[in-house]
Amino acid sequence: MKEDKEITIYDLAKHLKISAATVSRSLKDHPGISKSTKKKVQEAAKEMGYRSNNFARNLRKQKTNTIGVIVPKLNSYFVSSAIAGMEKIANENGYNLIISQSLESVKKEIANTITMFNSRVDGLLVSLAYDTENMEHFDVFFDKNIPVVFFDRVYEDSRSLNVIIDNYRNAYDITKHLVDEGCQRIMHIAGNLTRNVYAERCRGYKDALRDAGVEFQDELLIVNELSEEAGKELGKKILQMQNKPDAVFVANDVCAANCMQIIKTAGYSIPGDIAFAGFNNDPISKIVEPHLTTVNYPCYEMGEMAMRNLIDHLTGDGSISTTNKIILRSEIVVRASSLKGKGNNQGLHIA
Amino acid sequence: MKEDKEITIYDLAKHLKISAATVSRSLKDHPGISKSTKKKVQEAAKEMGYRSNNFARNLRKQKTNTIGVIVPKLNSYFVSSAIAGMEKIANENGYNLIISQSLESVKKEIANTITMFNSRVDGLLVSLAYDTENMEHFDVFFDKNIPVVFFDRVYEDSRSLNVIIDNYRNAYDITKHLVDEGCQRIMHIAGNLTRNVYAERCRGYKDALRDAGVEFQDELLIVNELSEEAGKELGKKILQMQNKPDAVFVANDVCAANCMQIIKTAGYSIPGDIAFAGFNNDPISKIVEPHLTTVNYPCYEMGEMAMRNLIDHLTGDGSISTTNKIILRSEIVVRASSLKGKGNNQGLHIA
DNA sequence: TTGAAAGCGCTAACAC
DNA sequence: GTGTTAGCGCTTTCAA
Repeated sequence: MKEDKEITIYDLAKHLKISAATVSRSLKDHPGISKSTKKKVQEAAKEMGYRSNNFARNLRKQKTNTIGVIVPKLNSYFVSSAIAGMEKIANENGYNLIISQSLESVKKEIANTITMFNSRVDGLLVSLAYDTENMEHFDVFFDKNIPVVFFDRVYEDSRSLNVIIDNYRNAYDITKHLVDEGCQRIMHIAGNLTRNVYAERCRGYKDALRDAGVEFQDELLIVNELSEEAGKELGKKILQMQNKPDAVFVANDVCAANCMQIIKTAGYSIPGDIAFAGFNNDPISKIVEPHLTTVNYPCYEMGEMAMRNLIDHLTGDGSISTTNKIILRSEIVVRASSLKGKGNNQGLHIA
Repeated sequence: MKEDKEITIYDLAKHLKISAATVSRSLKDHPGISKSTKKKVQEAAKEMGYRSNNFARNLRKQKTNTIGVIVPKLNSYFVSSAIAGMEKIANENGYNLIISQSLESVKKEIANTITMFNSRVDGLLVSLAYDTENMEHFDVFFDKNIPVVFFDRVYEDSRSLNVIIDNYRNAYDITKHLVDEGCQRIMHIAGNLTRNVYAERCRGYKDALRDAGVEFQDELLIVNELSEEAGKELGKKILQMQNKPDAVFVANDVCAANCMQIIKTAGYSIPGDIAFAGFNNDPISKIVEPHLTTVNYPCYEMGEMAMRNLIDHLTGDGSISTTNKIILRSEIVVRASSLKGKGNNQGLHIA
């Protein structure tokens, strides 16, 4: 029970008058050590307050049991949910998580990548920063065959696994839904179009318009940061438009909800004057009034899935080289913000 | 540029025909190594693709440059914001973060504590699980003088630093504000009362009532999980009360907002029939209608502050034994949900 | 079934 | 300014 100085396997060995090797093997439940010796060692370990030293172990084994996670920003509904899912799986499998945020800057993302690399993570889970355009900083991982799994904001690369949802399909469905509700001037608010998620959503939006015979208009496509503030700005901008849209499809709920507030405060009715749709199914979407039509994004499950696959790969149960892309089920959730009352909701799930 | 085998300082040493010690010192920018040697080493390191090995370093230095963080649940506005603040400071100071969640269960909290201990974290940051009542699992840290900083949900102990807000004062102010608005039957929804945060808020509520000459009534105090679902349950419960409250002060915004929805949907006016107040200044509080009166909780700053103090302690710049408690500024934010229109807002900040 | 010994990569006390 | 040397605590051949 003494806790003053760190107990090592040598202390145990000396105490029990056996070798350190035997202690090590007993502790690991190595076959080929007699039951009685194992028991003796394990008891002594407990009694003397022995704690295994991970560094010595890692140094020796060249393996860390640690997974690195790099996200754009920790404090968002999507990211915190995804990380919660990851932590659960990692924890269940005896892996530690080291987490860092790029704060949406490539520069910091690169720095974090290096830190992770030096920390010798066994694998890496990444959702890219807003402005990352070049992937060279992951090459060191690929070169060393350290598995990298991208989720949500991904990079198409044969050397890594991507875990995503069908952004294109969901955006297509939402846009089609708005058209079906009678909207013709549908605005789309996207994030940086070099990021897959926003590019795909935008493509879905455009294709749905095309298929519905609605002409795409450049002035109805806006790119912003999708933040609270951006939502408010957007609201003001819409109020200033002489030829207002009759629907707004925003690539995330936070931005949509904040925009709605401005529009409502100015006296416009939603969805009467302008219908709204968002993306993510953030809790905020069920609080804002009218409740926001959105896409139910399985954040937590995505975190679980990404981590599970990474660990399976690490333990040899699966291979990232065989699976290259995992697409999670997600679907649109129609709520009042987009229902113009034509009773025409195409059998979609109403929540 | 070769990435096949790990380059060590010995490889560099051999390549440059100097000793490993000199390489090590050059890399650390040790004073007492000639500029030219340093430069030579650093260039060679870059060229040969050298990466420092943290395990060897940690093993040698008996220090990990890693901080452990244990939180109840990663996916909440408060926690994710706090962690974002922590990560920022840790990152700036060259520390890694390993994060785990107790999922509100002591049992998992204890397991996580052990993992952190075995991972030899330099320090620990903890916000306690919902049902933690016994602190023995932190004794190993105290015994080894590994600093533990509690934040938000804390444990009063002379051996650790607590970073908190003045929950009592804020709750007192909110309750007084409700009384000033003319409310007399003020309900309070608390979390587990063995947790300091909820106990203090409850105490503030009771004292404010007492000071205002309003009698405390047991039936108006409810303890629940403060979740979305709990908010909805609460709403239903209130609807069933024959003698309804004229105000509801909930210990968190998520629960409050969800409760409000139910109440509103049933046709009651807020704040006309029932005023509402929450706690945290969650983004949801500015979206729900009417906007929710709440307490502006500096989540991000709390994370920064907790981490900064822990690191200062680690580097000897400050001492946890001298500072035992840090109370961050927080204040109530009055919004429409509690303004009964008596124009009596006591000079409080209106947002 | 166990032990001896080497070494993972790095740092720091001590030399010179 | 730089080199020598001895570990940090553990795992794992190889040998017995």
